[in-house]
Amino acid sequence: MATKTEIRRQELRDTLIVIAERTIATKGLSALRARDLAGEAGCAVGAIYNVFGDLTDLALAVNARTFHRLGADVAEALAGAPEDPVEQLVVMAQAYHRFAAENHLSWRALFDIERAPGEAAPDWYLQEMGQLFAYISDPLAVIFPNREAEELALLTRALFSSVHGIVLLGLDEASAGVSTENIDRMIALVLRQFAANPE
Amino acid sequence: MATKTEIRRQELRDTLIVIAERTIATKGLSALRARDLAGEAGCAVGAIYNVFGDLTDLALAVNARTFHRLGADVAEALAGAPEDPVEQLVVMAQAYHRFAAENHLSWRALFDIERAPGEAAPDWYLQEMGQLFAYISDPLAVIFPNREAEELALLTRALFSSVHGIVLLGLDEASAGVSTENIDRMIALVLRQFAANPE
DNA sequence: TCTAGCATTGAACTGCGTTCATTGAAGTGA
DNA sequence: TCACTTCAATGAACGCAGTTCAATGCTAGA
Repeated sequence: MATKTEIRRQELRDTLIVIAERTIATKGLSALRARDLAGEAGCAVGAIYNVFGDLTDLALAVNARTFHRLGADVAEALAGAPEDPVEQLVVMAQAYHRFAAENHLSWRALFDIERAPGEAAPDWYLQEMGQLFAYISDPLAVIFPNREAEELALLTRALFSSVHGIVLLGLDEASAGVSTENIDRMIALVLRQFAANPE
Repeated sequence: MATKTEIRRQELRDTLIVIAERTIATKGLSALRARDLAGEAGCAVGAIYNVFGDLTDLALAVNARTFHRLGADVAEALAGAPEDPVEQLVVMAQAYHRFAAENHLSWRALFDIERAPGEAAPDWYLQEMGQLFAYISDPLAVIFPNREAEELALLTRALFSSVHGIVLLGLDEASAGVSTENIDRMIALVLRQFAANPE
């Protein structure tokens, strides 16, 4: 029963996501406003709520796409990386940094939507995160062939979090003297030093 | 001219900070509401604006105190730490983790107030941050005696950011299986591995 | 074609931070 | 002590969000 109504709903859904994506990318998550959105989409404010539960749902739909683009960028970087597993980690981390810098507001929106306490992360989030972890885990297993799976999983998560922290605080204080090059240097320093002595 | 008025203003200031501190600690930054605050403090809503420019100013005053407590906790941990510089880093990082876990909402509020783009961080923030960096920098200089000052500064910032990232993402997904012990293990793994091969 | 039912609408509702005309108290000089 | 000036305190009102829902207008099946 793919009726006219359903098609229109789907089109409105897509339109809203595109507009919200542009708004978040250029003005940030906090600039996402129901009335502006309805104005740009040429629909009533109420129509938004026929298609999304609330504005947060819409923002999450945008986040899903952002996260997917991020994953694709990291995968592409990995595909073009050298054989050396340490360099693969560095290249991926710098691709993460590059994505965050070039899509700063969209990237921040990934983490600026607060879930209700206890609520699980959305499925697509866990999915994409798992993919990123897999990219990291493979070279790590080469670097540390003697570690157990559980410890490797912990290392994977720890390294991802470290790079995330370096990029997060680095971009936060981008005006206060932490240049793009220095962020890349910090990433390389931490990863190379980390993998220098695998035992 | 320390008049009655000024004394009352100062008392109201202190009262509001205490109430806001409790609200943020128990319900989070987003639960800070002008009317509730006025109700609890027994003053008019407008009175808040005689004493603070806006609610963000009040939240920043709370953040200053939170950050100070955090710095004191890390300093205390460092004072009780072993001689070994690597262990000093681990102990401090785990104290950071402990503070974040035990003061989760207050700690999150430190990073949840977004500055206008281009605006510099407040003075007390830079001050406390500098103090934390100094705590990290000292053991690092012992571990890496041959590195230049500029590189040590970068390493300091990188390690702080790494630990911050591990704690941030770890506590975020605290419900999703990252236990307190695992966060501590990740911190120790990264720091020990990082410092294992100083050259 | 007609009509029952459902999608769409946007004015209205709620709740927020913030303001400002009004009120009242504090400080001052006679 | 009292009258007067000045400025702090007040809280109703304002503007602006997200969200709702009674009224409206289409859609789809008979």
